[in-house]
Amino acid sequence: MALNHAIMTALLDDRLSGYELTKAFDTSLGFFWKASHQQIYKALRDLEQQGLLESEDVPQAGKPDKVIYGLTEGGREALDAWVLGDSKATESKDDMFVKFYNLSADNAAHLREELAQRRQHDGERLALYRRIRARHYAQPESLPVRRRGIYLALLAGIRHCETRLAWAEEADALLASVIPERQSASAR
Amino acid sequence: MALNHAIMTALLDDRLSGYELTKAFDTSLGFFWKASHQQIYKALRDLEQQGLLESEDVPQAGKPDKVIYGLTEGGREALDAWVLGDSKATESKDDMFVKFYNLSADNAAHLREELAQRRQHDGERLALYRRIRARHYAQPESLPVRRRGIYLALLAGIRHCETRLAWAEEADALLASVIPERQSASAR
DNA sequence: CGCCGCATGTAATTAGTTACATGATTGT
DNA sequence: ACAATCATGTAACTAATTACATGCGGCG
Repeated sequence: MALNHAIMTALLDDRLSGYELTKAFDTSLGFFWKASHQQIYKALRDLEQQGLLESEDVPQAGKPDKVIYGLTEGGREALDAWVLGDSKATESKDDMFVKFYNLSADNAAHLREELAQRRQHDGERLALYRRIRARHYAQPESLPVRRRGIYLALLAGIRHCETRLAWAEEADALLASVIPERQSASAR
Repeated sequence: MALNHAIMTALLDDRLSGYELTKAFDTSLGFFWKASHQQIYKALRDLEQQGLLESEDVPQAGKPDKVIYGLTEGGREALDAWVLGDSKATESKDDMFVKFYNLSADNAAHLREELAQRRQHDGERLALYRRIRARHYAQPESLPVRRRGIYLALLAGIRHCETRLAWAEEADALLASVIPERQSASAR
């Protein structure tokens, strides 16, 4: 299960609570691995029980107390070993593309709307990643080794968004040409 | 569950057996949705029970008999309705990128190998999709509407592979620069 | 004779989603 | 008063993976 390893990866240089991890999985790491808070809290308990993580209660004033987790020596070793193992290439699943296989005059307008949502989403992601890049990864050559790996992942995310956005323009044009001519603009 | 709808989509113009569907999910449709034969056979039984598919036993000589499935009227309607609904954007999961977050001099050579495997895989995919495109989607403007949707999906697959391959070159160069200088080539 | 392709499944387990729950504090 | 953010969970369910099973025909 890679979720466990994604969590350990997020804990490489910070000690974080489940809540903080959940937010991390919504942003940076989240492009490559999604997880709900329910999954994360459970994984944290499992990992602690296996001795790969250790926890510490942090009482807080004005906020609920939290439990922060950090890697143990065993955790670091397990993570290192995992990286050296083989990984199967989890192919992606995307129902929007399946929907495209069903294109017709009746659903073209709807697909165009879904596509517009995706464009918006990808555009926001791209802007975010470009900001992160400008701030923290401007000169990749002068980064410490591990940060260079993160830079490469970030770069993959950027390229991916760019490609999707470019494709979406082509797709939009083709969809527009399929929508019946009545009042093709603003079809609910 | 989109698997059910992916299966129905594959049955839009052909009546197929579970085995044939499994192969289809390994090639064309498979870029957007992966499924094992166990999943597919189960889904087929479920869909038939719901009245969305109908089956027919086909005895064969020299081969085991098979059961082919086709869409019912209800199945077509259900599929049409599904396309018009909203779909959440199933974010992708890829442990190779998680591994990149763990880059070090110790694992750079290994990651480079994994990357090479991916490159090979993506290269084969790309060649396959380009062949399909050249054979069946050379002039997208003159295709019937539904085929244009499939063309767009295919195009997304092509662009995606191209992007990954281009990224992989950059990544490979950076990884190479991280591998310790002893005998950096062909480190097992 | 043993392996590969065809064809279809069962069973057990793991992973992930959805719905619901609690309770404090800060902002409108 | 009401919603939002912080913080952590349980329970029920659906989806996916992994392991195992069966049997025929053709190929080397």
